[in-house]
Amino acid sequence: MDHAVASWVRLLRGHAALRRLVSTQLQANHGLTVSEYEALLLLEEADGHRLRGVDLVAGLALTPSGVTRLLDRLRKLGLVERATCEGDARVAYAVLLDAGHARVRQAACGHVAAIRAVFAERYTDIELGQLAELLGRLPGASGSVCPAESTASIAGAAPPVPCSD
Amino acid sequence: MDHAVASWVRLLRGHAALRRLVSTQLQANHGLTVSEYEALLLLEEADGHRLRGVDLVAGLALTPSGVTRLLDRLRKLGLVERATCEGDARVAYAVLLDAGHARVRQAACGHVAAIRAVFAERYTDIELGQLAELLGRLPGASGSVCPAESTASIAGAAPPVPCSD
DNA sequence: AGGGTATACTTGACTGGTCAACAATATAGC
DNA sequence: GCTATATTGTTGACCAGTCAAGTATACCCT
Repeated sequence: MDHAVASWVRLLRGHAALRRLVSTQLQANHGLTVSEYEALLLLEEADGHRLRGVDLVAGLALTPSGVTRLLDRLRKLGLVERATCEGDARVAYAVLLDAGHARVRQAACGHVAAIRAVFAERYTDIELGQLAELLGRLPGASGSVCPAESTASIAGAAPPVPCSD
Repeated sequence: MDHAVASWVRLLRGHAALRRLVSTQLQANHGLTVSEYEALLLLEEADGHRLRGVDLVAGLALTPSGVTRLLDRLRKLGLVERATCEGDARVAYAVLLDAGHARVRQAACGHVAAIRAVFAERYTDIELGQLAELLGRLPGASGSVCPAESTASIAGAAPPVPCSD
């Protein structure tokens, strides 16, 4: 029995099912994708309701171009605007507008309720604590992502077997 | 702190990071996406090395059209072929070809090694058992192909090739 | 047998995201 | 100061997957 592989498979399946569920609810009720919602949430929690693109790259699990496109959409929706950083001309702040603030507040309520419902019917409080703790140890699951280190570990793991490649 | 929401967020992040790692390794070494690999694996384990599209829809976490497109790709790669079902003219079997058999055997090796590496450096065996069990309760996480215990068969599948890891 | 519904799969239009290449700015070392 | 390198972000080409709609077959009911 291989619990690592089992965990991986279930993580894949569980993620897909859960995300589809939440995504449908979020899209239907508030016209937001999961990533858009999470971006707004990060912005709301951020100091001055603004973040650099690079912070969103770390906070969401996206690539820089993904974030650029995400912000394009949010800007087109009128939920966010750009601002320059006087200290560093490279950065383009994303600033939460009032409309974005309102939208995320609306969405958060149903979103959190939906998630709680899914989890509450499957786990006890104690199990939820365990689950959160365990998932928090996954790469990138807590704090900022460190792709360099992780890829290195994978790259090192790939060829330990004479797999003809 | 809300453990349900925390779990959800970490599931999102962890899934994204992990999938990217595994996907990179699989793509670089064997030219397969995660879904393609998993489809081949399901086919290899299936009776007669063939499955209906609908079984793949259940076994992978995809929509029917996603599976159609996935099989298009695998067919173009020469790893799989179509077959009709004499009992039911609606179904289009996907049949694993020898090339597909070979490919998935090669890939399984490095794939499993990569996953074990990621998990082994973060969890004890006991924790892995817990994690697998908890994740198994997520919606769709235990979704299976024909037999009820097929997740276990994927998870516990001995690497199809003697894999020295 | 015939009509209605459910199942299995495909197709076209689209979307959210990736990657590679790039431009611009910042930082460090000589 | 001045070049080399790193950081921040954008763009074009592309890709895997979704959704809505459609085709074809199977099943059920009277």
